[in-house]
Amino acid sequence: MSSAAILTQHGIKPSLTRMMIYDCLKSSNAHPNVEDIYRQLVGQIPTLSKTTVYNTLHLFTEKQLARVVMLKDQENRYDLAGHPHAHFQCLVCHHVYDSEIQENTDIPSGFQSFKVQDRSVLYIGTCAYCLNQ
Amino acid sequence: MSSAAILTQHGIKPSLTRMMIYDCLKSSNAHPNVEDIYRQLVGQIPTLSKTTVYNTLHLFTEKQLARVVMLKDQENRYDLAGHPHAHFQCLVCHHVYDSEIQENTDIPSGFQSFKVQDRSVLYIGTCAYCLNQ
DNA sequence: ACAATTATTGTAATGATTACAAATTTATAA
DNA sequence: TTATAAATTTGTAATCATTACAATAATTGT
Repeated sequence: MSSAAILTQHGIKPSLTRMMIYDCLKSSNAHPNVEDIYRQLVGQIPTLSKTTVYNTLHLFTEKQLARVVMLKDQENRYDLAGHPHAHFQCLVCHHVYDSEIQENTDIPSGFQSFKVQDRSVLYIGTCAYCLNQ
Repeated sequence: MSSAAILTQHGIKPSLTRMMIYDCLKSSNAHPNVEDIYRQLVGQIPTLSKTTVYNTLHLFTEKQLARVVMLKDQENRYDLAGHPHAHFQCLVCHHVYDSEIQENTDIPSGFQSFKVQDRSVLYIGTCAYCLNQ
């Protein structure tokens, strides 16, 4: 499906800027932050403002098209929503790995009566590469 | 066990300030941030500096006595380590709930060869109270 | 007591994010 | 089309948590 159609489907008017930010998220699997996205696009959109990137990502997360990846970082990183996965952050090289999340949707006992809209699972440790250094 | 003994056990010299910050974390189940801790203690330790709170919490997490609770907030919140639990953050009232984590230690397939040192599980949605409003 | 190490403090800098108003673009109606 | 409104994008300035760093104070070992 086209990027425009996906934005429309989420109730977002598909302006060119928004489509390009969406495509940027789609093509990256590196959990880019605002700076990353801005730098990647400013060559093609010379008038791009970082505020626009912030606005757009807020809109995307509000409309559940993207989600914030919470890492042991000081800045927010972004992901396309839809295929929830767990993240592993290596304390040595700081690289972030993805893995399918087991659809073990057991909600912890304390949260049974709550309406769960999203879940974030982060593992922290040392990756295989750094273990062998 | 005394606070002093616990700090010592974690390789932390039990200064008065450190013990009080530890006690503060222990007595609170509200995942306090640096500001919270500072405000709670500055009445008793008038010379307390916020930098000391930062330093101490860094030390605690480095020595695995405390851990950072990652929430959809812009600031770090802290917890005593030891009894890992999942968190639920309500999007409406912003309250944070705890629940025992199921010791379902299945590591996602992609991370089998990694050394996992910590795990953070966060549910996001609407709590029972806000659902009934 | 003295020197060395460690702990604590205060100020200034950093850096991500937000607030907000101006400018631009797009949609709507006369 | 032209005018008017609405939505989008932009730029600057402010906010706020965190960090850097040097100075001070306290503690430890000799």
